[in-house]
Amino acid sequence: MITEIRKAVNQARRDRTREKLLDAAALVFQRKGYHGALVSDVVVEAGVGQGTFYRHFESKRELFDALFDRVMVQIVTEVAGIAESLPENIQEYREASVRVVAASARVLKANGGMVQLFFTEGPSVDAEFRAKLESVHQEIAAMAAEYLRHAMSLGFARECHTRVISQMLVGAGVRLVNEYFNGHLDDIGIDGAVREAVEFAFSGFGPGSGGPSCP
Amino acid sequence: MITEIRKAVNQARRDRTREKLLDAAALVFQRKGYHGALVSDVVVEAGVGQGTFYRHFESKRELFDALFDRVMVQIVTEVAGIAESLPENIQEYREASVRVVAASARVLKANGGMVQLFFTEGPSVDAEFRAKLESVHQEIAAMAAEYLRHAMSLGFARECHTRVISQMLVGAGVRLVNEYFNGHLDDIGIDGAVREAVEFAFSGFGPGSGGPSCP
Amino acid sequence: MITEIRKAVNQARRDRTREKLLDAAALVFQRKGYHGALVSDVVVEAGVGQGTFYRHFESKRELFDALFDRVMVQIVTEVAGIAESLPENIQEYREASVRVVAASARVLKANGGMVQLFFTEGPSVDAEFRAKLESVHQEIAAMAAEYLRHAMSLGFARECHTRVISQMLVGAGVRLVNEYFNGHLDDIGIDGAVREAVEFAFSGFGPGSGGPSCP
Amino acid sequence: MITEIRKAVNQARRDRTREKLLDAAALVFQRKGYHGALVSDVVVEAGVGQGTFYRHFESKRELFDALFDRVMVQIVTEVAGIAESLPENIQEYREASVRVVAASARVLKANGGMVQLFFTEGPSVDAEFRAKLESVHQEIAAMAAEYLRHAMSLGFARECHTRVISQMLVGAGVRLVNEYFNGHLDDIGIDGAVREAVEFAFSGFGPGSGGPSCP
DNA sequence: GATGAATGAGGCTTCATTCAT
DNA sequence: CATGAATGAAGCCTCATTCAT
Repeated sequence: MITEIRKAVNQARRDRTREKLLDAAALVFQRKGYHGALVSDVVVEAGVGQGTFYRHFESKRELFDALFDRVMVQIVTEVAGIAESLPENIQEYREASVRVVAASARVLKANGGMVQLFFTEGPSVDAEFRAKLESVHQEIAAMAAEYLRHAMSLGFARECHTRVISQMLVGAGVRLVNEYFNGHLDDIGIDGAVREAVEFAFSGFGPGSGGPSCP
Repeated sequence: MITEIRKAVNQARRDRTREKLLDAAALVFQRKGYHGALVSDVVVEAGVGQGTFYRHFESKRELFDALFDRVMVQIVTEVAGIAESLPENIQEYREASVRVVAASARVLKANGGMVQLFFTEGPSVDAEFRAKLESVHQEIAAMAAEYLRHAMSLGFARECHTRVISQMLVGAGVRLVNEYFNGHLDDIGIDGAVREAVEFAFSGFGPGSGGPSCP
Repeated sequence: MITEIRKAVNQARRDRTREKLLDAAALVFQRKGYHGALVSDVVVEAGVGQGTFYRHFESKRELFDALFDRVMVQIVTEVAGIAESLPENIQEYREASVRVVAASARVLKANGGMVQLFFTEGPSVDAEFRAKLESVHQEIAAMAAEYLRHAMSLGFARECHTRVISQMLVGAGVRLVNEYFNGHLDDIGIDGAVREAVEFAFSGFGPGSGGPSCP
Repeated sequence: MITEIRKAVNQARRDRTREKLLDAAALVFQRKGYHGALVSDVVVEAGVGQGTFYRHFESKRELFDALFDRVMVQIVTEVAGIAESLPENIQEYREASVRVVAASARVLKANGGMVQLFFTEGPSVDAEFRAKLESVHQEIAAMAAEYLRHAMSLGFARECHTRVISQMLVGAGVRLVNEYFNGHLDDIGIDGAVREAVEFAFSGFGPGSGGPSCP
């Protein structure tokens, strides 16, 4: 009985230490990058002993993975919460898209440092992590493709090569998030930028012939 | 007199060695990434002594810079050679855009490994290189913005926020190059992909004029 | 509580390792000189790992400094312990000088290898160490000058240029210590040499009073 | 015939290069010390190619030796030129000693940088050079001893342990030269210092009983 | 003979990881 | 379990010397 409680308390302390290490890692990796960050930096930042680190993580590499997983879970959870059923009218459909994209952008901005970290440092970690990152890319592209197909089935999108277009959407989105995070879009603001982006996605930059403006 | 010849011969030898090192570096960096690549790997690949390396480059970091510069000069030269005067008719304008973009894409594909290298490894090298890379990004975006403004002035593009759109174009383009390089677009081919991309850029994915949305 | 003990134990371990390194350094520096000594020699001699060295000293240079300090403290402590109040009669004064000098010489002899080391290798280490060494020289000279002035005030020394004479005394002393350490004075012995030296210091080598020069 | 002239010209050129290298070495060794001086520093200073160095000297070590020999020859020649027959009267004997010593000191001062170099860097070069240096010391000491014995035979010096005293004289002299070179004796001047030194050597610092001041 | 490019053995130092307490 | 001292395998870089021209 008492042993049970003891166990739980110990587990809680363990978990807290692990969290401290992850928090410290987030800071240190952002400050110095994956290769520049030392395990010793992390433990100092976390305020634990060097040996303690290896009771929680097998290696620096695993720590990076663990951090990635934590951030991903966080972001996916938050984005999943945004869900909004898209209406059946193309104009409202556009507006709803704007809202969903803007909300997602806000989530990314909130986790901006981490997102930036994984996108800049991740590819240089090793082939495995590169693959992990690429699969995230592909998953998002798949979601975009799915969304496109859905729009097409409703007549809100023209027939197009969804694989190419979805990749472009992802690339454009990632780039915008990056620009936004770097403060280059502060003047127009998140909503303005998203509105422009969605407009572009639906209509391109061509002059259009009536397009959305048709009565 | 004889000294002149001697000097020239020496310089030629030096240059040859330097080229060997740069070629070797290109290979090794692609194989192992910036952080994984050892100076010793490079010299072995180049078939020169370890000390020779340091007669040509101060450090691995400087080598990376030199390689980047060499590749940049190469690519810029090639892309600059593509120049094609865009016609005054919107349909031909589109077609010309397709040709220019496809040709550029081919150049990038030809230097694909290096481009990939700099975009994946570059950001993790250090703040300085990150800035260098970012400035390349911004220059390309500036070119895209210029192109957009030109199109707008001819009535081939609608009024739009060129800063946002140009960044999106760059992001979309980079992503496509990456996909293409990874073989994910082999089925559609470079020309097909570029045609889709340009189509998307001009018209978006929304239903075109006369489409189902405007009865 | 337990942490206190832990800390003390750790510190003790650290200190022991540091001492091992210093002892090893003393040996190795004497065997191979400063420039010839390798950090790897020291760690092998100390029986610790290469990395351990750098947990205790920043570099070979710092190790040399630390060793110097340790030896200096040792010598200064021992010499300080010799103190003997010099009597008021010139003959006894001379005898007392002999005893003090001989005792000091014995201390130096005991640390002979180290003294020799610092005097032969020190000047070639760098400007900073050279300055350190020079200041030791000057301090000893200052002590000698002080001693001279004291003697003068008692009428045991003639009026003389204390700065010049004290420097000469130091130079003569250093040279004798060196000779002694090299075994060139073994026949006469430390006491004999010191007696000669003190005699010379008080009276020079000229013919004494009543000598042939004053009829 | 012509071949003879050609040979002589070549030899002259060779010799000039060798001298340039030795001059450069003198500068560089003084600036950076033996261990800090690079062969490349020397050749740059001499304005010749790296390979040229090895046509004149087998190694950096041999260069140091050659430099030492050149300086030694120079100094010995100059000092030998000072010769002055010491008179038969003790007072004049003292004065003559002062003149000889002062002249020698001037020669040393003139070659001060080199003397300093060999005394500070020499001992750390290797055992062989250390021995060379020590033998110079011993030779000077032997000269001093010889001088002492000569004085004793004339009744100008008391019976004393010439080996100990001569070593002391050498040590005191070296120290004074060093002090002088470092500018610490500029106020009293070379002649003043030598006069004090000789006075001390003859009479010590003791009060003396009449000594030189006897009427 | 003079040159300077090339060499490579070796030294210093770092830092992820292990281990004794 | 937590700790931090110790480890040692690598890596980077230097520089006296060699060698091709």
